[in-house]
Amino acid sequence: MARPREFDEERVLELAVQQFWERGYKATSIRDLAQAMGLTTASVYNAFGDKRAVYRRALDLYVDRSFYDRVGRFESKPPRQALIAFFNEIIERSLGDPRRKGCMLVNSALEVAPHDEEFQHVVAGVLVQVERFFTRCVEQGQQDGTISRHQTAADLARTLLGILLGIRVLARTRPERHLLDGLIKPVFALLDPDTAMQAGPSIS
Amino acid sequence: MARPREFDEERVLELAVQQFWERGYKATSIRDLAQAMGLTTASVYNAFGDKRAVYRRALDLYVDRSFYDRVGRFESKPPRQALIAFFNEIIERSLGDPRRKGCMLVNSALEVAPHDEEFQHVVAGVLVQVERFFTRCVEQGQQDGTISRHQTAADLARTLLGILLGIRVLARTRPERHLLDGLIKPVFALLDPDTAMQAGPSIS
DNA sequence: TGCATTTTAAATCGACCGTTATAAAACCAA
DNA sequence: TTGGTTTTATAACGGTCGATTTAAAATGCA
Repeated sequence: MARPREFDEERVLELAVQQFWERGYKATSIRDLAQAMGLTTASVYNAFGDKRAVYRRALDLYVDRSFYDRVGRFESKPPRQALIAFFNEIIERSLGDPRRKGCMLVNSALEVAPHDEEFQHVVAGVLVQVERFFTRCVEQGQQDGTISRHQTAADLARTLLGILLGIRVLARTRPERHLLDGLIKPVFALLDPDTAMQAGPSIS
Repeated sequence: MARPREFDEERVLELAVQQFWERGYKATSIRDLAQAMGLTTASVYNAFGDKRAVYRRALDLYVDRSFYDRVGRFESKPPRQALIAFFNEIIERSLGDPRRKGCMLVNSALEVAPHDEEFQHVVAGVLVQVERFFTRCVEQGQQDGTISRHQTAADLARTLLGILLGIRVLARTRPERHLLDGLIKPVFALLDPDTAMQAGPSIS
C-alpha cells in the first residue's frame, strides 16, 4: 500500500547500540544517532518515535545480546564452572575494550536510570535476573558439593553481583589484567568448598 | 585596589558539587550551575575559567571531603575494624541517599573520564589511593592476626576495591538494605582469619 | 495507469547550549 | 575625590539541541 522501509530495524538498532554505548545518552545527539544508523533524523523519528525510545530499544537489544545470551550459554554448564567462566569472560571482555565503553547497562544505570523511572525499573529488573542466575548457580553448586555452604546462596549471589558491577566500573578507568585477575581470585576462593571457614562475626 | 569578591570560593564550590553530583556533568548547564552557586554566569567564568574547570575543582573538593577525610578517620583504627567500619559507612551512606546521587567519583569515572584524559588520570589516581588504603589495612591485619592470610594483601585489597565500586553502582538502582548487607557478609568472612580456607584453584 | 500511503530528503522551528562583550557598580590606593 | 581595577549584572553571540514541517520519491492496490 505504501513505500517500504529501506532499512532493517534491528540492523540499524545495532548501530544505535554502538553509538549510545560509546558516547552515552546525553552526549549522543539525534544527528550523531541518525548518522551512525545511516538514516536521516526524519526516518529515525518516523520509525522509533523519539530519542529516548531509540535508546530504550537499543538498551533492550544490548541486554538481550549481552546478558541473556551469556546466561543461556552458561546455564547448562556445571554451576561452579559456569560462574568461573562467566567472570573470566567478563574480565576478558573488559580488558579487550580499547574504547573503554564498559557495560551499557551499567552506564545506563548511572546516567539515565536515576532520572527516569522507566529506566530505573528496566535496569533494576535486569540486575534481578543476573542475581537470580547467580543464585541458581550457587544453589546447584552447594547441592552438588562444588560450592561452599558457609554462606547462604542468596548472600553469595549478592556478592557476585556486586563484584560484577565493580569489575565493570573499575575496568573503565583501570583496565589492568593483574588488577581484575587479582580481584576475582579471593571471590573464587570464597566459592571453594574445601574450607572450614566460619561465617565472620557481623560487626555493625 | 579593586572590587572584592562577594562570595567565598570554597563555599560556592560546595554548591557546585551538589549540582554536578546530582545531575552529572553534561546535564548541568552553566545556567543551572550559576543558579546553584548563587552567581551569574559571568562570575563563574571570571572565577573559575570554564565549565570543565569548575567540574574539576568540584570533583577535587568532593574527593577531599569524601574519600580522604574518611580514610583519615579510619587509618588509626585497628585495621580489620577500620575496613568493616569503612564499608558499613559506605552502605549507610548509599542507603541514606533518596536522590540516588551515588558516588560522584564513580559517576565521573563513567561519564567524564572515558572521554577526557585528564579526568581519567584523576579518577584512576584516587582509585589507586583507595586501593592502597585497603592494602595497608589488610597488611596490618594479617600481621596482627585479625585478617586471614589465605589471600595476598594485594588481592584482598583489589577485591575490596571492586566490592566498593559495585556497592556504589548497585545502590543507585537497587538501594535495598538486605541486598547491601547480604552482599558484604561473605566479603567480611573472606577477611576472617578463623578459617582453614585454601586458595581456590584458579580455573581460567 | 492513477490513487492512497508511507518513507525519504532538506530545510527549519524555537529553545537551550557554552561562552563572551558591554557597561554599570563597588572597592582601594592615591 | 579621583583614578584604576575588578566584579558584577545584563544581554547577546554563534552553534547545536530535539523535534517537525514540507514536499518529492517510491511503493502496492484499484
